[in-house]
Amino acid sequence: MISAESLSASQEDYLEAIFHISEKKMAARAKDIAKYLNVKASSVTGALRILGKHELINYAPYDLITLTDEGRAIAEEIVYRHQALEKFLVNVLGIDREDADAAACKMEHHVPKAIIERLVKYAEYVDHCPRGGVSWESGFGYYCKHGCTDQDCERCTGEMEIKTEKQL
Amino acid sequence: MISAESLSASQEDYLEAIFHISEKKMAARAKDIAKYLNVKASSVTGALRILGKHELINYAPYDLITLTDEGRAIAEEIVYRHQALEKFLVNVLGIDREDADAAACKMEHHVPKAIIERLVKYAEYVDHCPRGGVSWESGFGYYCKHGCTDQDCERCTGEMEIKTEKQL
DNA sequence: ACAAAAAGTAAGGCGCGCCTAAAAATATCT
DNA sequence: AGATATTTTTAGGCGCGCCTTACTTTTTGT
Repeated sequence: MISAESLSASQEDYLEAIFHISEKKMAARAKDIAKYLNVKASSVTGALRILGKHELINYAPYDLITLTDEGRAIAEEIVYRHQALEKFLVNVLGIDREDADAAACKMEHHVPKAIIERLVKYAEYVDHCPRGGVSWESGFGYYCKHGCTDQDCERCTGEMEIKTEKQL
Repeated sequence: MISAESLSASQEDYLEAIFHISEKKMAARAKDIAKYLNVKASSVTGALRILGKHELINYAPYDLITLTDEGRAIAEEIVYRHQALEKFLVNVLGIDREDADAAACKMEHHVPKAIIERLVKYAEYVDHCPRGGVSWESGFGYYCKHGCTDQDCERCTGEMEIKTEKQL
């Protein structure tokens, strides 16, 4: 029994790739995985053997590759993280979908579960109650482009910035 | 000339450690760095040689370790990313400072610059114009604990969730 | 000054994850 | 079926980043 925490980032990528490929083709081939991950086919074999050893995939040489129940559960968890991150980046921060996807790929292995959950809550809040939340559409996008245009805003005198102590 | 992008996560950690240690002691010793990064002193030597070769630190065997101007600039960029992330996690998402710091450590090497900048903007917006933004204090924290309590909220019938297509 | 302690360095090893080149298994075509 | 093309696996190598062990340099105490 392997917990999702003990997988390396690379192994998570393989699991995620297998999951996505399996959605469309019933089973994944090594070649597909290699193409999906921009990796050589020979690199895939080793990864598959490890995932097989952990019983996350059904793997036998020259045979079809499928996820075990446990593997699928973990893969879904990973995909969930990716989607949650991407959704947050797009809906809240206003990042382009394409950039958000790329960023999510980089980040997904390194954001603690607790943070993901909080961030889902936040996106949900923004999406659910637009009158209270700040999405890109409801104010933040405008602020991003034009800054604070509220004449009466008492903060506009004392600007706040994040600076390193010794920064010039 | 080395750009900040070409440094490995590990090298960034070393640079960051040297920066923080130098803030308090004028110069860093290998032992301090080892302790700071929970790494053996012998592992430090190799890293220092690489950073020295890239002219990010002034390094000579048995001598004091200081940052070059370029090294300091990059270190400040790294620290900035860490602080920006942490601030966002705390002020916007309401994560405990301690957890936020740990999370920032894990994430800081993997969040694209453009995302960091957007996220700084967002935190700034929330902090700057609390009447418009949603910080932990101004509504989101309450929502997190109690959910949407607006009786008239027309969204509360059609719940939205992030789900994998095949998820049970 | 000189032995003892502390700090730093060198050499060699290990795991991970990728690569290339070549061999083996499988699929396809006539 | 037999030749050919495709896919997969094996074998061996490389870089990174960490480790341990042993050695050298510097600092410290008397």
